[in-house]
Amino acid sequence: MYRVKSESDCDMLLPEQMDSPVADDGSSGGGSPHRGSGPPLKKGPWTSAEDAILVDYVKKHGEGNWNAVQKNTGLFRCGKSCRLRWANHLRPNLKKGAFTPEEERLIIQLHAKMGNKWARMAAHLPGRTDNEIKNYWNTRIKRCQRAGLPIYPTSVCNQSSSEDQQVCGDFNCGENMSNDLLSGNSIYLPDFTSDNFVANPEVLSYTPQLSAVSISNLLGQSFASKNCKFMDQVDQAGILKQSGCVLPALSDTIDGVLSSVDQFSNDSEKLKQALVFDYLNEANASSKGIAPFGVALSGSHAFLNGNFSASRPINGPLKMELPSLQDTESDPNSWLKYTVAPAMQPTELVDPYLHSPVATPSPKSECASPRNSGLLEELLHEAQALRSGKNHLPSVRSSSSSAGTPCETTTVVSPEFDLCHEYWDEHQSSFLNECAHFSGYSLTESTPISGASPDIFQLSKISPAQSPSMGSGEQAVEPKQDTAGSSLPENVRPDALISGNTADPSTFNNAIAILLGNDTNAKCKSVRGDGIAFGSSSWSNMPRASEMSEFK
DNA sequence: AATTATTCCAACCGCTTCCAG
DNA sequence: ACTGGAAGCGGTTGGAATAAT
Repeated sequence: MYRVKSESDCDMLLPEQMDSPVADDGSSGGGSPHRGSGPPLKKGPWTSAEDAILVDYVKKHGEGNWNAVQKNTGLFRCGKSCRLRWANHLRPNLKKGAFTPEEERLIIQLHAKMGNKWARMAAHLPGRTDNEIKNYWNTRIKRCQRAGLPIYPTSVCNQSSSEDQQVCGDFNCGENMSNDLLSGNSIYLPDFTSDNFVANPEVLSYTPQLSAVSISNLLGQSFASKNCKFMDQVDQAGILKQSGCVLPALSDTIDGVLSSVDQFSNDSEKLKQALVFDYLNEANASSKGIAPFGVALSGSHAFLNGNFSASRPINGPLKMELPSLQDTESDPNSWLKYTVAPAMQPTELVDPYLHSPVATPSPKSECASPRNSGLLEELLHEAQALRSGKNHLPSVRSSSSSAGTPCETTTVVSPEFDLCHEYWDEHQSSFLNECAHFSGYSLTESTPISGASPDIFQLSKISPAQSPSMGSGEQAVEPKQDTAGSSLPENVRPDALISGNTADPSTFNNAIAILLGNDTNAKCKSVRGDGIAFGSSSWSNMPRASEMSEFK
């Protein structure tokens, strides 16, 4: 069951202890490795007999000097193991069972403060062990990651956000405008993973006193876990984007915009301000009313560029710099696969619904060597290859003007949209209200009205319900055609269509069709096959890119 | 009912830190 | 200042339980 290390740092049994009744219950461990002539220390699950011995010993001698336990009790356990057993299971006042909502909140808050300092966190949670907390957190991360949801609840992030804002207070921080700062002014997804989400306003009003929360710290640390490998982070980012778009959090729209916009240091400042501040203002102003849909930060930069706490080296661009255009240009093989329209205006940089700039890591990454889970990457590359080969489906290009890069396009398909759908099913009515509320936010105003530059941001507002045929974020086709091949009527803004009637699916479909320049719905359907969404269950059924009609 | 996937969590492992000599 | 042992910490593993198919 459990591994038996050949060379343990635990002490080995003393020969005279070999006959101990607790030496081996045959249930586990106790493998063959020997060091010298001594038998191996027992490993694996503790028996009640062992527990009793250990408890008895500690009662008599107190904690500490764990190596002496073995010597004095005949327990075939190394000191480490004894300490761990005592600390995690035997010591008094241990609280068993699931974490209470209060504890969960505290953990989140503490993690925001401390990162993966489990022991320190445990000190704040009486009766809880670091191991418990760690396991809980890892599970949470895993869950959130899978669902493409944020690790930190809105409230926690908002706290830090406001603090960061105080620090910078201006997006015009030039080169010093750290990702943190940007993120700090960014938006946060609500904690959809929390059972309290929506249902429990208390959670939303929960505002931990995070004195030194840096967004990058928050996200970086959380995502630095091995449970969130780098590429997973990238996926996460993309998924987050999509989720944020599909879910009421509109939010990531802005986030995606921000992260992209940030690349345009010169042209985008105004836009950023317009986008962010307007949005934030609105979000903040309405946060009470729409708290669940509060601004969201997917951690674009923070999370990509944050202070990762993981000690282990992470392959790939862990310390991802801003995916600047320069980088992209200089490296046509940039990992930047997220669709960026040609001759792009800042505002049309990215369709946060379809493409996440957030997941634009180091330019050193290579598109040609997918490091993702494989399936998605393979699909994408195949699609890219096909597309570049046929050159018919235009529009999607890397931010660099260099055509034909192998990383031109990216279709981010979330395997987690079933969850989103579920959420949507539950909350669509409220979202629709909010959608209507948001439909005219500053983006619309700041977005150039041009047939060549449709306000793709607005796409993000399209919910599955609003655009049933679109699925929820599975949209893999490029959002629009390039200028030359644009079928968009001049001065027609799909977002106008969308925002004008957020609750009308047909309107959204029309808008999407306009954006895509063709019958998206049909494509979606053909691609989708039997399902509405490319949910996790549907993902495996997805046709290969070569089988997709749009790539033929 | 069988199989597969997912989640949970106890325990291990290696590294770091602390501290006494 | 250096060294070595003990303790602590965070990351990781893998089996059991549970859920989903």
